[in-house]
Amino acid sequence: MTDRKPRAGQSRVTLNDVAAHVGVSAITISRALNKPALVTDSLRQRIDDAVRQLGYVPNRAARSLASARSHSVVVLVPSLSNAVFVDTLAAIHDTLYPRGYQTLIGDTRYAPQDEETLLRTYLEYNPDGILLTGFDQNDAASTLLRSADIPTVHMMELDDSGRYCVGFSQFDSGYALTRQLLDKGYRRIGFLAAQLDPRTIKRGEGYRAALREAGLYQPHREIAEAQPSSVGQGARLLDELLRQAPDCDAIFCNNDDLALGVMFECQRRHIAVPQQLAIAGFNNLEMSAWTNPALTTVATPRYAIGQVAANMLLELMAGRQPDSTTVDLGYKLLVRDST
Amino acid sequence: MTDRKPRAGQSRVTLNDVAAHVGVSAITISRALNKPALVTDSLRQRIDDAVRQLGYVPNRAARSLASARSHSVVVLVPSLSNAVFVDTLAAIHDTLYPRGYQTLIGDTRYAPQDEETLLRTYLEYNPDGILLTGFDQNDAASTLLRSADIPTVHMMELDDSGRYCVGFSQFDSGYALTRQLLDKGYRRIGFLAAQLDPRTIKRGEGYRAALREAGLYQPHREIAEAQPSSVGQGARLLDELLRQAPDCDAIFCNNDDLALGVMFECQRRHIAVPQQLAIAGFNNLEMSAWTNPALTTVATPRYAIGQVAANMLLELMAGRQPDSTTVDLGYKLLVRDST
DNA sequence: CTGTTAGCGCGTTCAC
DNA sequence: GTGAACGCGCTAACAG
Repeated sequence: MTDRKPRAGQSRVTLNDVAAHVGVSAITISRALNKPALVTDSLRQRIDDAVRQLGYVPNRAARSLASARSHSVVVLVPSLSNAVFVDTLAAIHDTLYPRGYQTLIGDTRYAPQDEETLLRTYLEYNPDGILLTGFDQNDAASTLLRSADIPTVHMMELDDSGRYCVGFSQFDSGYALTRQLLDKGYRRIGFLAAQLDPRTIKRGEGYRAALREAGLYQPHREIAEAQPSSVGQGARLLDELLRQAPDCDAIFCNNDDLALGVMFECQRRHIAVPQQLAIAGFNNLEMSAWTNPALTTVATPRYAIGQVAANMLLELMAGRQPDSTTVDLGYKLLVRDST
Repeated sequence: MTDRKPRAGQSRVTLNDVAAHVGVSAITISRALNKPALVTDSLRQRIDDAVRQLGYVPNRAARSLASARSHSVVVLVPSLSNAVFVDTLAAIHDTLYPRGYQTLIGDTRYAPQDEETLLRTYLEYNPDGILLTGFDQNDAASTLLRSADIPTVHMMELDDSGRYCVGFSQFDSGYALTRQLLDKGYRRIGFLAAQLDPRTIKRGEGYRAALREAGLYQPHREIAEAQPSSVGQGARLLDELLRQAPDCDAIFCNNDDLALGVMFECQRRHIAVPQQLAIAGFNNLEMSAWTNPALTTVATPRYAIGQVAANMLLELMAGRQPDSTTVDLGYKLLVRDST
């Protein structure tokens, strides 16, 4: 029956409508909803009823404007096609949502330029916190971040620059997996990488360091492909590698997708795994436990990374200092039948 | 130098700051940014410079409040671990971002209750449009949608209730794949499903219809598991199926994950594929072309669905009527060596 | 425990 | 082509 027609607006139910309905002031409704403890039980009951009855949905824009807090957290990951990041996102949501934060997901497609664009756009939402993957933001993005001055935690990698981060050492994990292959007696170990992001590159450095230490590093056993990683890519890269280094006795694939592609291609070529060629992957996809043979790989704590990073961010957003600026969650070698 | 300290606020650069810097009024800055044509070239140049120099980032909350348009679109998908939805999301972003819309992604985890919760939360952002997966919203969610009165397009499935939707017939695709197996001469065709979402169920109905038509339907060849689908689940379900129907000559797996698990398990059991047992999947994961044998499956137009749905939403948000309320994008049988 | 006042940053509306 | 006033819906700050 209200006649007021403010603008063309779709006249959503507002706090004032609820207030009028209940017969109290708007601020009381606001409090009942946000800090229920500050309101009488009976009043709160009536308010809750009215909210339900009227179908009131708070307006986040208004809340954000008035309170200078958006209750939103931006998370930028390089890919959604990679189970690693999907699991991390799930952990983040599981951690932040119960605390009243909405997660805004951005997929940078491994492109610093896209990351910058997304960041610029998402900053318009006034996020209370930001979760980033790695440290490879471009200059513009770094400037944006600095001047936005919003609590930020970096995931997946570690460094000692004082930035908050939760992850594990990519270098060490690459080194350890290579070391494991050496310990098993493999001497001509190849390395296959695609999608040359910073973490891939660091794992490659770990591989190189281990082989150099053993006096066994040979550049022609290494192939790095800038194209995205995929099973098909793994098959192609095996072909390429065997052309230039036919005598490899093991291959460290920078992730499980590639490793699976290599394994399937070996089946086609009747190369016995691991007898003629051992295969190791990275990241431990669910599937990797089920192939024949099961794939040796590195389990990375992606869910834990999301949890811990989100909790660290929660601390920062609350204005507290986390116990430590860097959290190393480690990794685990899963030695299975493919090596 | 400004002394005004309005509240505790972090004093971000605002339109007014830019205006002061350039020496014009705030509204002019606003126009220069949103409708550049309405402002002199030289002025616009100066404004752009100032914006860059000051690092001005628009405040979406304020814009949204003042204009009653949020330039945000909410997209709800049941899973991010499924390449299908990830590809659809990519298409949506590719379509909407250039048109000035930010995509807000929600993962419902195949749970209508979670979908309702997410919807409720995301409605607070005042989205200009909504993209949903399927039609299985629960009552509360449907009520929310109705009273929000926001343009909405449903993806993946088709119906004729008048709701806007873009997808393909799940029933038909399940029917067609089964029909194809029948045509190849298979007579004792099993069906494996996990994660019993509505689309899975409809494909199962297609399977049943085709077999009934041929007089070959036998309930004991069908296993439906409510747990999420995975490669490991495929291996387990094969075991279960072979117990109750050891003489199956083909299996229709409701998605490629399951099919891969079945294939790997067959390798372990030395069951020759397709000679002893044919395997078909659904959705065409990248990997499915590379296994041994390559997997017969159904290619679904997931990227196109995202594109077309986003474009339809764009029409609706612009206040126009799309040409048609329903768009059927079809599917394609990919018959490969596993059948 | 509840109400009053004021203002967050921007765009709409109507002037000029 | 540019500007002034006003208000979007909500909450901080202070009263009472």
